Amino acid sequence: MSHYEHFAPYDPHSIEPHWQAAWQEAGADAVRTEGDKPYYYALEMFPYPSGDVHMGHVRNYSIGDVVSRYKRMRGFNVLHPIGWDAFGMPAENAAIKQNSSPAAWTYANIDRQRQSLKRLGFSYDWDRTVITSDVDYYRWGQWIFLKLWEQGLVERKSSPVNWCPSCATVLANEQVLGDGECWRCHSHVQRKELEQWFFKITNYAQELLDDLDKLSGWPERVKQMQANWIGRSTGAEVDFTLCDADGEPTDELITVFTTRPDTLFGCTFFLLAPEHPLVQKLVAGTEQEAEVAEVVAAAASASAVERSKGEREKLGAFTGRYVVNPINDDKVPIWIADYVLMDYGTGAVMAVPSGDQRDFEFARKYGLPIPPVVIPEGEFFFNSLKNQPNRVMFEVLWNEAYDGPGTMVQSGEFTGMPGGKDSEGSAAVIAKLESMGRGRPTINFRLRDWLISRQRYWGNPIPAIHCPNCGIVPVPEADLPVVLPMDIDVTTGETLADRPEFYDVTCPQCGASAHRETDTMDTFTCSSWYYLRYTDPHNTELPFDRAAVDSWMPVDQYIGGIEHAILHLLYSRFFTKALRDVGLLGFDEPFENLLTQGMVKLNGETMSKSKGNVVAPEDMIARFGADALRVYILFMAPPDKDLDWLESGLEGISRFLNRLWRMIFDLVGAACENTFYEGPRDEAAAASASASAALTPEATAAARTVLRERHRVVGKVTEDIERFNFNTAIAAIMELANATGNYLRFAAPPARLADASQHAVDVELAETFIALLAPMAPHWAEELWQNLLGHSDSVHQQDWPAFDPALAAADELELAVQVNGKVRARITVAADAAEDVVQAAALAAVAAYIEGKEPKKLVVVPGKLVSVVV
RNA sequence: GGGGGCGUGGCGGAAUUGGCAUACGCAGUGGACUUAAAAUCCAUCGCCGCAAGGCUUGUGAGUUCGAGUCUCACCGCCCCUACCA
Repeated sequence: MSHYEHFAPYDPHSIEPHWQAAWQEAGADAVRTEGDKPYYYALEMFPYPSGDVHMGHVRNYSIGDVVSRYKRMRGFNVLHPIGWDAFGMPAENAAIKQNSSPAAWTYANIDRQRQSLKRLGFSYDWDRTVITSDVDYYRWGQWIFLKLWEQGLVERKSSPVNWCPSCATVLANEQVLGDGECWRCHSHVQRKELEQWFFKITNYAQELLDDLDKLSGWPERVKQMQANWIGRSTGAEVDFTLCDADGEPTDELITVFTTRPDTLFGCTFFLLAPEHPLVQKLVAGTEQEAEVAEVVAAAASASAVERSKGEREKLGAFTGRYVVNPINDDKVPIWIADYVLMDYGTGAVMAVPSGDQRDFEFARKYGLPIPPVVIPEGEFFFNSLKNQPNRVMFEVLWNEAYDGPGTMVQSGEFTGMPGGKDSEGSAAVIAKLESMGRGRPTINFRLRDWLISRQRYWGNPIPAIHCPNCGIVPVPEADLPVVLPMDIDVTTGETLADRPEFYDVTCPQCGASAHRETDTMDTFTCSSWYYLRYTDPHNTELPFDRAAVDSWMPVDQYIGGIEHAILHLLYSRFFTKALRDVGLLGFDEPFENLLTQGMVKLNGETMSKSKGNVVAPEDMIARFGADALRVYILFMAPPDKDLDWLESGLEGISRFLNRLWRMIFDLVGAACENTFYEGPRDEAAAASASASAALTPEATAAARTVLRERHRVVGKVTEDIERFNFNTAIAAIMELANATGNYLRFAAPPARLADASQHAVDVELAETFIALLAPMAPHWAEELWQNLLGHSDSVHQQDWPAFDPALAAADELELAVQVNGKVRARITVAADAAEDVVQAAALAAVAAYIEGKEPKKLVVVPGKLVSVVV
């Protein structure tokens, strides 16, 4: 039964809290696993509790909520969980600032964010909440660490790493921005040689690259970014022989990586990175020592900071020593150069100035020879070299290196072969080197192992023990969890390394007194598997049950920001593959479909506290209600595009919900203050009007139109939601509202409501609006569904409205008639009119433009237009 | 330097496979209702033009009966990435 005796205005502030409480009471959003409904896993990237919920969250979670509610109405059992990525630096910084503790700050923020998310009416199964700083969660992170260790995927090694002086911790490569800045605090990152913990993600480099092809539901852009980051290059390792101080070959080899073995004959010098360990040995006590040291020092100080500043002049120095080129026994000088990177390839490079722009510039600067070895087709000037196996020309006449495909010249037995990347010539040179035992084909990746240790307190402790006898030993599984002490006082700079009661332990293998690892794990390790825990969040025996995880995973739709294109998404793909190999799960990729939503900006700028241009969701809810906010943020732009906040747009949506609310009251006859028709304004008058009054012809026509529109719009909205075009889905609902407004103006209530068959259509229209908007404006829809229409069950458990394309089809169509490409007339024909009828009608309509000329061509596009050419 | 994307009214944006460009909304303008305002409703709303008509999807060409959409060149903007050998 309807709760509404009379019209009541739309009041989001009373209905939203009401339904939120009612849904919670009824457990409406708990995941259901019963029945034979197919499973659907809708997931949004979980928030970091760094403050209040912001508009970016509202957008992310509104999209996810529409997807989940829609899929539920389409007959799926939907898993739609939420949690918090709770460990990390900002909590420590905030605690220091507020003289509090990271835990207190974090959990207070989580409470506030949880309230905000509830006020927005998102349909999360709150019982499955995962908070990464809860020991029930992070203990399984430690357990997984041990499993990866057993699998040979954990390594402690010394290497040059990124050190952020401001955060006082090391960072993974992925967490250093392009300009050498820390991803969190934007300080300049320093390079340091340190012993650290790594996950061997490089073991999966090839699979991570190959499987991108399986991800047809991912944006091309994200896949491209990952492919670039993994950075696979095919080429060869080539062994050069080091000469002693007198220039005589020794037994020592220096290996380089090259993608262009075909240019090996053009190698006229050899380069080492300034940090290369050999450099000091080569120059110690020589006359070159001072100059080399100068370049090394310059490179070290410039490294991270200056690298970003455009084209930097290359800097180098001769070491005084030589190597022998294995392909032609040339003796070439060893230089150091600041553009050679220690952590790519081998830190040593064969320089081919005619084929590499950097080498070219270096050679020009230091007067080194630049013999051409691969020349482009049609270069007349070099034709004389085409059959020249020996070197006759030392200087190219280009102003830059040529690195494209071409013909090999001055290259001994290979002269005349096609050269270039992965060319026949390259293969031939590699084969020759291989037969001499001086080279081999190789694949090189840019991807580095993932540095996961952090010298910070607020993180998941690494479960390892340093024993003076046994070396590094894992904490036994039975001793887990290694509990993070909650009473560390970060305001005094205290860390785990200051707590003997934390690190003084006995070795689990030999019983000697030993030292527990005090580093914690990168927070990205926590976010690399939280989506797996959601499938079985209360498991106390395992991180998740294999059957549970396999039944829900992979995630059907993942939604989050593009900023995680590499970091989080690559790490999660790695975790999935590694855990598959541990035997914990049975799939290769975690996220089947990915939607990267755009940012919410204000006047073209990102909203941020420091800029003071933040529009707070809570304020908008207070003024317009959560439903209006949700619909607005879906309406203003397609989800993957950036969106510029405009308050007048939100007012517009608020008006639309109001207008549709009133219209639905009109449709079901509950309105007393109707604004859509000029009929009697009270029920007594309506009742006294003739019950047998018939609908006018205009009203009948309008009724037919609106019913047709109803079927068209349901089809359109369904298709648009499937494609995440929420903005056009809402526009289509608005079109139906406009058509309904028209209809209501013609069809005044006494006649309309007295007509039982028409009244049924009116109710169907009302139900259609409510169902179509239910995923986006859930409270608005529920109030109308239950309290106006009098249903006793939830709108969110209804089936998605059906539509019949046949009923959407008009019986008459208007076609445009073009003459020579210009629209000159419009004709109305029956929808099923034969083509010759249409042609005749079209020619008659544009007779004036043809003026007796014979039409050369006549194209009829069914349902669209007729094109006449004269 | 490399990779990806984009360019449509005053604004956000639409146009599914090459088929009536500017849907839907915002802002604006005029009107009704009101003592008045708000709210609501009606009308109008790409540009030039009194009009007839002409022009219009960054610019220029091309393919086509037909191009916002496809091809080529150019201009402009955004994002990612970067001495990766």
